[in-house]
Amino acid sequence: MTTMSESSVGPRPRPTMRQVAALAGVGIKTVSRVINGEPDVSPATRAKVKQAADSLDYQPDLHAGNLRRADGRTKTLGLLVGSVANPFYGTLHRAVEKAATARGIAVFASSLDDDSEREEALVSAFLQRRVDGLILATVATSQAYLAPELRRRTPMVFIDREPAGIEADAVVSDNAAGAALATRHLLEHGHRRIAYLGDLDSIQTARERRRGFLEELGRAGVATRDIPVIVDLHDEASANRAVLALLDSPNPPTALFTSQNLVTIGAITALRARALQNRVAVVGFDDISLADLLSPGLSVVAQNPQRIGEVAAERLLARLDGDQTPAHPYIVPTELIARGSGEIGPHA
Amino acid sequence: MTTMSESSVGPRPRPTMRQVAALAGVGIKTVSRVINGEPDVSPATRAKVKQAADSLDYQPDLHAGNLRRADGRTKTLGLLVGSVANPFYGTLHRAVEKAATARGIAVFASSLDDDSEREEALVSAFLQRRVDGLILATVATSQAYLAPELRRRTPMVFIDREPAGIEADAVVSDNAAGAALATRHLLEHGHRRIAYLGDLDSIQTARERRRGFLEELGRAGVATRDIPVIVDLHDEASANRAVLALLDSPNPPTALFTSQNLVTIGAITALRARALQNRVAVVGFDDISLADLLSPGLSVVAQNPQRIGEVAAERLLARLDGDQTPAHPYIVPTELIARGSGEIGPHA
DNA sequence: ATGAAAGCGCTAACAT
DNA sequence: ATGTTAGCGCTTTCAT
Repeated sequence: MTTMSESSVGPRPRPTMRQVAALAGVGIKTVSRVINGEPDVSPATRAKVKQAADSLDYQPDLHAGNLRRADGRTKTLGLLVGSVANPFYGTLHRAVEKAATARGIAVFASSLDDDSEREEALVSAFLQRRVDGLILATVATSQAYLAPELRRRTPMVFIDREPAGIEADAVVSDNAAGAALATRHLLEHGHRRIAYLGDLDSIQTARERRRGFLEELGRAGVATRDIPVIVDLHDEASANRAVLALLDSPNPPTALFTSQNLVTIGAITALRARALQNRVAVVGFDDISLADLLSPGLSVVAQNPQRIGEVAAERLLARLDGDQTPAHPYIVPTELIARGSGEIGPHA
Repeated sequence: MTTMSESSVGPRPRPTMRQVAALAGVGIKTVSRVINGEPDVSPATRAKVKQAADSLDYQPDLHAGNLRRADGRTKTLGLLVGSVANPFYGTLHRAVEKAATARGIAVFASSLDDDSEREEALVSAFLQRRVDGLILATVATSQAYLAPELRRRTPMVFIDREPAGIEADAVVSDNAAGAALATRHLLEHGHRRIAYLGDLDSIQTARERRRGFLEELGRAGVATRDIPVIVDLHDEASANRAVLALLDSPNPPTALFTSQNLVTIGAITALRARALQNRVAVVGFDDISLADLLSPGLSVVAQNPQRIGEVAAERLLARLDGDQTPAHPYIVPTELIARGSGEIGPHA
């Protein structure tokens, strides 16, 4: 079946250390020493082995080595995020990758897409590949299923949302403080009738943001009695409808605080549909690219996904290096960026 | 050293198949059969083994199994992109991940950041982890270093840019046709003096886009003699400067074709600085989120990163399934999206 | 400075 | 239907 030309140029099987040893005329352990940069090999032998390895295009099998290696490290890390297509997580991923690559660690990334059913399956897929640690933006109501793994001292850092049913490091934005920041900003510009437009109330961070909003109003002595608080908006369309209804109501708000990107965009399109984008103030939670090119520019409370990734990676690597300090949450501050939409005064 | 409480609640080592077998009171091969869903195990034995595995929180070691497994598949794939923080690659990554996950394949993702020095190192890191295949947006001038790996029949699909010095599948946007599309659009709206603003001429796709632009002008019989063609713009600032210079020149263009996102944004800010955003037409290459919320809306030739990812994954999986057809490039079409900026007529 | 032998956790091949 | 043995590619241990 195999033609002659195929057999001569055909696929050579991947060489093993044993074959490199045979070609170099040394024992297999000597090859191992050279590949791993261990001492006690004469320069001449080292050169001979290196040349043999190169000529065979030898690539050591990291996993085979790990089977017997003392530390058992795969130099691999699992990252579980909402979606790798979401720019927030993309930036975070990049930061994690940077820290990992610097230590020769490769990163598996998987998307959860709000599907809590997939969470356990994806974690299990990582674990079967013996990742050295996990960085997780979880979505399931409880992470108790990870308790056995935690007892095995597998480092785990939760991002974006704190874990439930388990004690582990977490790196999160200060959602309540960020929402309060946005609210105070609008209050300072004279607004009293500020509408809150929030994501699904089942999401912990969404609840935190709402809490921050309401508490700040409370601190300012604003009665939250007739403040419109609308939640469970999860996409642009529903946000758009909700804002249109508000604007068309008898006593419309003079300012909006939108607690999430898609909601913010839906709100902006609604304002434009009523030609009110320069009359009603908006502050959004979470930054959006090109926000400064809009008219008016979009004021936001920006999260810092890069910093979240950096801190999460730093924590994970520290745990890998033996850090035994008690697990606790790390809070990454948010920042108000004024670009115009949040600085519009109240119009009766 | 170890206290009593530590030794009782302390970290138990990860259980092996042998320990599951011992606990279940069966041979190790029977556990292997149950874990891998092989037949010829009685329901009673199967249940016994499953319970033992569960009670120990057993996770099979995929890599240990692969060492001996016939197909040697790690169910792992390497994805090398410009940057995982770039939304274009994020979308592409998501599409690849979707196809991979459906087959139980996990995805390693790494960023190149235009650093051709890292390319070989990152590929090597993937190879040492024995990925089943590679999807690569390469940046090095030649991919000849991959020839030995190709001979080993490691499936490889190049994306975004075609490989040099090697024959392998590639999935790319039709850069020249897309640029021609943009150019024709501007011509049809009456423009003759259209400026071209391009990325680094060292980038193959940038050259392709310029070629498409010039060829379309040629087809339309427009003398390219005094058409401003500016290249080697790689960021917003340089693009901004270049466009300002054009606008301030004696005979400014009535339309701009910007060949890349950052260049497009730099051009827009330049137009706004001269209050010309409603007088000078712009078509950008590559879509930008929120482009429709700008004033005027930004017209673009959109690439289809999701489709590129889908096709690349489909090709890779087909190769893994034994597809031996000759390697060739797959072209993913671009699409013109009119949003306003590209439909502005020429103003003397 | 070098290598032989054992074994990591698993699957393949072959018993029974 | 189940178990036993060998061996995957490597590191460890221990000789030399």
